[in-house]
Amino acid sequence: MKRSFTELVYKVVKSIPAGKVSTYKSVAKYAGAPGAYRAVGTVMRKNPDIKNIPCHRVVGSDGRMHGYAFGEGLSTKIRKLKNEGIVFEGDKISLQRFELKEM
DNA sequence: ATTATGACCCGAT
DNA sequence: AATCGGGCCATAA
Repeated sequence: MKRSFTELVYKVVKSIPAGKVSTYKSVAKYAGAPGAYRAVGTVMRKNPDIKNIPCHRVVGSDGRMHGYAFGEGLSTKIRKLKNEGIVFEGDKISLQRFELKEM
């Protein structure tokens, strides 16, 4: 496969450990395209293998959920995150506590 | 090549 | 604090 923005994004997302999350914006930055956070969402939606790409660990910059293309959507995403130890405060989570800052 | 779309984000109201 | 509008970027058609 040809090296592409998409591949880089998947690679970054795969590196997010359980119990931690990252934002679309941050992922874009790590993928080398600081301003392509919008595209990151597009890529996530077309996630080819949910088995190896933990796309549920990617949330909005304000710690809020945006979408999830598998299972029952956001419900499934939230369930998975909680299952990994993420704590929800209402409909959002604390990026202060769970956002992955380093790779 | 052009147009439309979306799991985004930020500044202004 | 909540809502609105505009801008951004890679893909799909």
